[in-house]
Amino acid sequence: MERNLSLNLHVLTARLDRAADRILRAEHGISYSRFLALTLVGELGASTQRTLADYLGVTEPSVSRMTGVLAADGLLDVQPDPAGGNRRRLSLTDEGKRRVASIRQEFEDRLAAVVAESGVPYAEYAEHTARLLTTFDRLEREAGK
Amino acid sequence: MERNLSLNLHVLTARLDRAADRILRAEHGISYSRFLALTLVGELGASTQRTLADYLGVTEPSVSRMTGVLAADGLLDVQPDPAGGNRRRLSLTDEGKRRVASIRQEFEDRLAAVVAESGVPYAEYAEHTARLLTTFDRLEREAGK
DNA sequence: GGCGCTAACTTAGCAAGCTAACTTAGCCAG
DNA sequence: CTGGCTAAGTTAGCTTGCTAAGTTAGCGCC
Repeated sequence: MERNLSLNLHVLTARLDRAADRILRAEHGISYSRFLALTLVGELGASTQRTLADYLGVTEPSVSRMTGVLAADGLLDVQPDPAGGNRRRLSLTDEGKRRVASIRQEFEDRLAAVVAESGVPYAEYAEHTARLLTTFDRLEREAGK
Repeated sequence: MERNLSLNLHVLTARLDRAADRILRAEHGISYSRFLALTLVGELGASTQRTLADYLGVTEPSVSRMTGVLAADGLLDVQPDPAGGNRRRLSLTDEGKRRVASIRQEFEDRLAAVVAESGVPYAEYAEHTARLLTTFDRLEREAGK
């Protein structure tokens, strides 16, 4: 097996995630996973654990544990949904908002710098990646998952 | 935050890995991680744990544990390197070879089908991904990490 | 020939993903 | 109005990443 696409994607992403995690822990005292969760709640409006799991691409138990930790750390507010159902309403605490705001732009700039350095056209690569994700989601849904 | 590149890469890869893992477990009784390790030993000639860790993009302790499990399962042969040093010589057992051979082509075909379905040009995307990986590796090495 | 150096590997413990199975809440059909 | 269904969330236990720290083997220099 030469180093094919699936392996390269796997390794590239693993390294990006690990680097992101190292930087965030060292400079901001938070893991990459938790940062992503807070960001999605704050800026994409992930308002229930189910929705957040979909946005992150992980399962409900994973989110369940993480929201517990984030709530205990005082970054996330988790409340029963007043509209009823068994849902939780997620929102950032003031401390959570402060954290996310202080990190986001600087962090994204660092990734863009790597892409620029590589000579890969950012917009095109981003669009291809987005398209693969959309297609893969659709195929999985059609397959009944 | 819109769904930017780093998040899309993270989620796309997580889903590909999970799908690969599900398929391999259900149809072949092996995890994706272990399949990758066996494949790299068998076909790229990863002959020590250090080399295998580099190919996989993970750390030595992770490989150390995995080679132990694979050896216990009778798929991998782990021996002290007769050439001396503290190295281990890795090689597939007959059972390990049989396993890898029966899986590889069918599995790669499935991924190629997803890419084709999405309309993303495979060769170009693969090349961009490879280039990003190379650049990122270089930047990390230069940074002293 | 022993001291320190480096490289490869192991051990221990933590983080965060997963699946399986369970609980809780609302909804609807008889 | 109850018994079953579905959706959301939780709990338990496994896998496989990680870092930090320790071990083992050869190598070089005095």
